[in-house]
Amino acid sequence: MGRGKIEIKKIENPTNRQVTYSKRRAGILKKAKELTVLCDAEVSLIMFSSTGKFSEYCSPSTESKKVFDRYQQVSGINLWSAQYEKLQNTLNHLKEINHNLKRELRQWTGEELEGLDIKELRGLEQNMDESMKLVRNRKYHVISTQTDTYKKKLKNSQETHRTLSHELEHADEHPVFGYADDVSTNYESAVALANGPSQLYSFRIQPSHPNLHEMGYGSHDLRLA
Amino acid sequence: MGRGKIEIKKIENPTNRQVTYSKRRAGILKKAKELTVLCDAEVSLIMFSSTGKFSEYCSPSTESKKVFDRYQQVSGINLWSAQYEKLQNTLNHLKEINHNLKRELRQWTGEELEGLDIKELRGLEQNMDESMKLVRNRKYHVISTQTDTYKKKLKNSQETHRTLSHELEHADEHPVFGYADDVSTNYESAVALANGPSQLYSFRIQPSHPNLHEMGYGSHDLRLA
DNA sequence: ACCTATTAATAACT
DNA sequence: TAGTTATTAATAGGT
Repeated sequence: MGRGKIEIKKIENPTNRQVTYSKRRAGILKKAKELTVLCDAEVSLIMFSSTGKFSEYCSPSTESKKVFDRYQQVSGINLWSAQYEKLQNTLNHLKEINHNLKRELRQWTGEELEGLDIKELRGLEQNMDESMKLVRNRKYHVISTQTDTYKKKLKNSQETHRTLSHELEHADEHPVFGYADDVSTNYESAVALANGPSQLYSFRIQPSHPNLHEMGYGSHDLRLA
Repeated sequence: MGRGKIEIKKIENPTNRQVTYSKRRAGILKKAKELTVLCDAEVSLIMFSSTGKFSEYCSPSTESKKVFDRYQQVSGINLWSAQYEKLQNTLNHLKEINHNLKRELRQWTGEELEGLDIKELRGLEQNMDESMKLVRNRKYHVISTQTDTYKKKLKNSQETHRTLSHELEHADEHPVFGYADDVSTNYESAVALANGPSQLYSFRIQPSHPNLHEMGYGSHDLRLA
């Protein structure tokens, strides 16, 4: 259908190739449109020229995506399932791990002991005992560290106080009002901190045994969806 | 291009429509092939007839999937990201939950106490104390239940024994050898079970404090990925 | 499915 | 890239 018959093989002249591509592209697009209208068909046509130029046609009232979905259904080819299934598997795996973690935690909080026999209960009890020791040790360590810190602060304050008092004795006229007062306030609070951990450490978070999802002892918020 | 010119609008006669679809489908497929060969283009053509019949053409050396991927790149339309992203989000969420659960568990097992201050440590300690009580109560409950069971078994055995002994006294000739022995064996083991929980319950699973991932107190395997 | 009159597409040229 | 036209190709309607 032209001034001469042509062989169906790659057109080597790039210019001719491009021209032919443009014309035939228009032709096939027209054909696609006609097909959808005449025959009430659903058509998706995607073309890339050898230079990478992209054209598409998609029957009205759909999108390419939907045609692809349908294509997928009919052809049985999974277009994106490779990635998708992998994710899905990972997800299920994570869910299982999660479930186990939660169950284990519930056992540690004494909420789900029904399924355990004596052997398991004894094991759990002993593990708790060991954990308790670790927690106590840690607590005492933190307390003593903090106490040391306060002692040092106290020492510093005392020294500062002494130095300042000494300076005050030898000072010229016009002492700054309130200056000594400030120092003594610091001094007192430092002493209080060093001597009185009792009220600091007597904090109790939950009146009754807390639910797993609300235990939050302190600022470590472990809210768990 | 036929015996008469036709209007481009839906062919109402279903038979005609189907015939025309077949003919034009062949035509457009041929055009698509010619385009790929002549112009070295990449083409994907998907068609569904009004009756749902599916045809496709895809340029050789590719698959529809690849064309779609390329289409996606060029058009900027994300074909499957909606689903994908949703999954990805769920996944990340689960991972976070998981991470938190693991941390919490490690705190319960005394493995990760460094980040906790005194307030939190005290809270944890008290929670552990409460859990411990729950576990102990449960343990005692299980023990007493089991003891009761053994007592009942013992009672039954005694009764059986008595009945059998009685029958034996009044029996005619030819007593069955070993019969009484069997009974006494059962009797003894029942007594042992009822009186001696000590060796039964002294089971110790791990010699030292167990790692979280290998604690497994008994058959409840909580291996965690 | 096949036939073929007729229209539509397009190759070569401008 | 766009227009022209001779020529081939596609196909509508009939068999």
